Amino acid sequence: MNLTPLAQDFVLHFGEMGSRWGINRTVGQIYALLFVSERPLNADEIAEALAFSRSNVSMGLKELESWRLTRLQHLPNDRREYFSAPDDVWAIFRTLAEERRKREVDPTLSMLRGALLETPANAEDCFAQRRMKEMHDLIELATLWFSDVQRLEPSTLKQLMKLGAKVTTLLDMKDKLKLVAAGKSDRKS
Amino acid sequence: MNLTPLAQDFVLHFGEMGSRWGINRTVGQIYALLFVSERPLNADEIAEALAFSRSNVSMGLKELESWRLTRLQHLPNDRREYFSAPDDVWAIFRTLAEERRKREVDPTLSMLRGALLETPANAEDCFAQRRMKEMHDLIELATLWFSDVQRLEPSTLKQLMKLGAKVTTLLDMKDKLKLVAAGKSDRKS
DNA sequence: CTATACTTTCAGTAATTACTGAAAATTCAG
DNA sequence: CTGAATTTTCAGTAATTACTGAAAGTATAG
Repeated sequence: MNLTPLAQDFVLHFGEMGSRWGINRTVGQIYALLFVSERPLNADEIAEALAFSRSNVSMGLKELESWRLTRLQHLPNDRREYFSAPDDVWAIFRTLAEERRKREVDPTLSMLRGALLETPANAEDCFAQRRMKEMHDLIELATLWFSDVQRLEPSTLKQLMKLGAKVTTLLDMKDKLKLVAAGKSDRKS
Repeated sequence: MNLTPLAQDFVLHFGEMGSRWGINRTVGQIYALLFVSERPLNADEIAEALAFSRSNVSMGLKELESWRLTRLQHLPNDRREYFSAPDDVWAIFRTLAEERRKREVDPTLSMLRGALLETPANAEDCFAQRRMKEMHDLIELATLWFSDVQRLEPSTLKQLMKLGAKVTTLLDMKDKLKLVAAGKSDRKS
């Protein structure tokens, strides 16, 4: 298989981006290729398209599998394994975020919690713990929010995001309604 | 300076995390140290605490400066430069996100836009462009949303995040109000 | 079974990235 | 200016990570 310049650019760019995000270049390129490819590809096709060794592709695919970012399927009368990226970009994004949480955020939170339980040895530790608490609370809030929000339908989510900062007007509205309700019950009592 | 076990753990952990996010271990450790340190530190103190060479610390600090993550100050009667991490964890997070956008997201968006303007060479390209469009739209929406939301007061933001998926009830409320309003104008016309 | 098609593993090597010490550059007090 | 204090640069080296080819492993058609 020969990549068109269009696909070439895309694949190379994601190789670069991958390495900036702690994902190796090869893995980034393989995923980019699967992403823009209409039909599933087997390992040999990937190796040829990207000019990697077969074994490198094998390792890359294993890595992608561990991130739950690929689908594996078989074609009739073909013993080779075929790989593809999920269709839904939102789902891809969600999976990526979930995996990163599991691998990086959760361990960080538990490290922080451990540190906060320690008895501070001196004034410096005391300050350090205060800082760690701030970080812990921020990460925890963000994580809870994310796990909450990612359960929404993509369509609802899109709607919300398009709203952007205007959500605050909704918040204000809520507060006003509450006031009105409070006013009513005031009059009642 | 000698790190307490508490600070030690924190610093080492963030060194590790840094390298998983494409930030080098040294830089991660330096920032972690600044983050939990009550007073600003000079480069020699950092080098001693982390057992790095002075030049390594210099490079690390330069890197952090390029991310706009440090504050630089001078103490009276001391020619050395003292570094610290900003107090507000929300601000730190925001700066990090902004820088990453500038460095990685914006270039990706412009690559995608370029690719979408190309005339597809064949059916494969045509499909690839459709996929790129999906990715482009997702990234663009997320970026716009983020730049919109990050301008909110941290307190408002916190309030919103605590709401989590319950924002949808607000959305529903909005829709109902709209319906009522529509009903009213119906009656008018 | 056995032969073949295919995949994975892994030790060795290549490429990249991180780190250091020495030297150059900068800054500033006197 | 001068020289001491401090920071930066950079060529060389160390450490890490990526990649390969050969060999071993696995699955299946016949």
